[in-house]
Amino acid sequence: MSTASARAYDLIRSLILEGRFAPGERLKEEELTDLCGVSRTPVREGLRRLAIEGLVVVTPHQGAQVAAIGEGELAEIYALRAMIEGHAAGRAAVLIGHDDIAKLKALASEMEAAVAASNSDLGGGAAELNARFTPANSEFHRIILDAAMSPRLAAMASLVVEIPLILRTLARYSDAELLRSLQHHRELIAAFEARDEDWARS
Amino acid sequence: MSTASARAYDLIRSLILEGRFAPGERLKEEELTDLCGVSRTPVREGLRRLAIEGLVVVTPHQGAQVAAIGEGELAEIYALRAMIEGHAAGRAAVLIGHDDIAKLKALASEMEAAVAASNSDLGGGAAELNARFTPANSEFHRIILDAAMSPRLAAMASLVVEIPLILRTLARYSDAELLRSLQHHRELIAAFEARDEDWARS
DNA sequence: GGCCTGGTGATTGTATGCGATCTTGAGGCT
DNA sequence: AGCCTCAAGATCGCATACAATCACCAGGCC
Repeated sequence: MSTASARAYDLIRSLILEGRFAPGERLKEEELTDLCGVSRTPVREGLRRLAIEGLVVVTPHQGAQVAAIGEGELAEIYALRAMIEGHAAGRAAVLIGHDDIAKLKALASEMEAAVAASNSDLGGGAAELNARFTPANSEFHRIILDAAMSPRLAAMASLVVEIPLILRTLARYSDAELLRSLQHHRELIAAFEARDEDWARS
Repeated sequence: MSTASARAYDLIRSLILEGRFAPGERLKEEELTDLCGVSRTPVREGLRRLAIEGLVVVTPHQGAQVAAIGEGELAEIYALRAMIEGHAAGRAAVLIGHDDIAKLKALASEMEAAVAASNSDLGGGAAELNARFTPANSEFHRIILDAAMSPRLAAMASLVVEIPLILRTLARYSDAELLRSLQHHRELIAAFEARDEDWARS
């Protein structure tokens, strides 16, 4: 069994990402104690970790609250994310293996299929799109990050990929952006096969 | 008085950066308890925080040890640092105030004076150089990072600026690199005054 | 009436005790 | 001799108890 700290961390984190806590809502340690089934000590550890990752903010003697972020910050975070993923792609281009490239191809196809299905079947397409597209997209990025073989880069990535998920704005992609995203994926794979670092970075 | 956690964190951190613990050395909680004069709980919190920042690594049921990093990792970290500081400079170019620019100028002059003094007075120049140059250099970068007004960027920066300090290789700058560094500082200030984001990013 | 002050309840921060897990060394077996 | 097994010691993880701090509110004073 893994440690109680890890479980508390995972649970609180997923609760936040699921939107079970409103941004800015105060998180009382005792309350989380009940939810997690562990004592306050591991809850506190998980909370501190989440604080460093930016999902919550803790103020001394005042406890933790879910991070609330504004428009400007969000734009800033997306810029950071682009920077990091570009760097990761550059490193991955020279390090990634053929098997991972194959996985990326499969995921790209999966995402394209998800978009196609969503477009043809207009009824309730958005939910289905998220259900199929989002996991594949996450896996796609995760493979690239792993291939970059840089734990610190991965740590930095986790600082910025999860924050936008607090705001429930993920479903707000326009069709045009979505198609461009798919195209980017394919281009990235091509860059990987060519082992072209600079190309991938874009 | 600030919290005991913060004091434990600060103390352990500075002890590591001073080189009082060898890389890879195991840090026993009880031992740190004596050093810090606080209980194990705040020591543990500080240790976990340092772990996330990458200064120590903790393995479950095995405690913490000072991070030991290899050649390849170091190169990777410098690449990340360049990426982050470039981004910070770009943001700072549009946000920095005149007073901060003035401070940067003063610091640049200070660093140039330190290098000049070190070159003219060859006896024991290296130690003196570090004593004068390094603080000014750190302050220089800190001002830029603050001016970027991006707490997450600052968090990411702390992930990579402190690690190289564990290895005591800071004094290994060649004269040529040093001069180029000074030139970079001046150029950066010029870019700030011109509010040229792309220029600063380089 | 508005503002300041003191008290009270709630919540966080810290210390300590206990159980769980890992490391280390000796001893026996192959 | 080399390897495995296992027990003792040490250390970490977690739970709980206590202390410190803060927010809120009632009451009095200006």
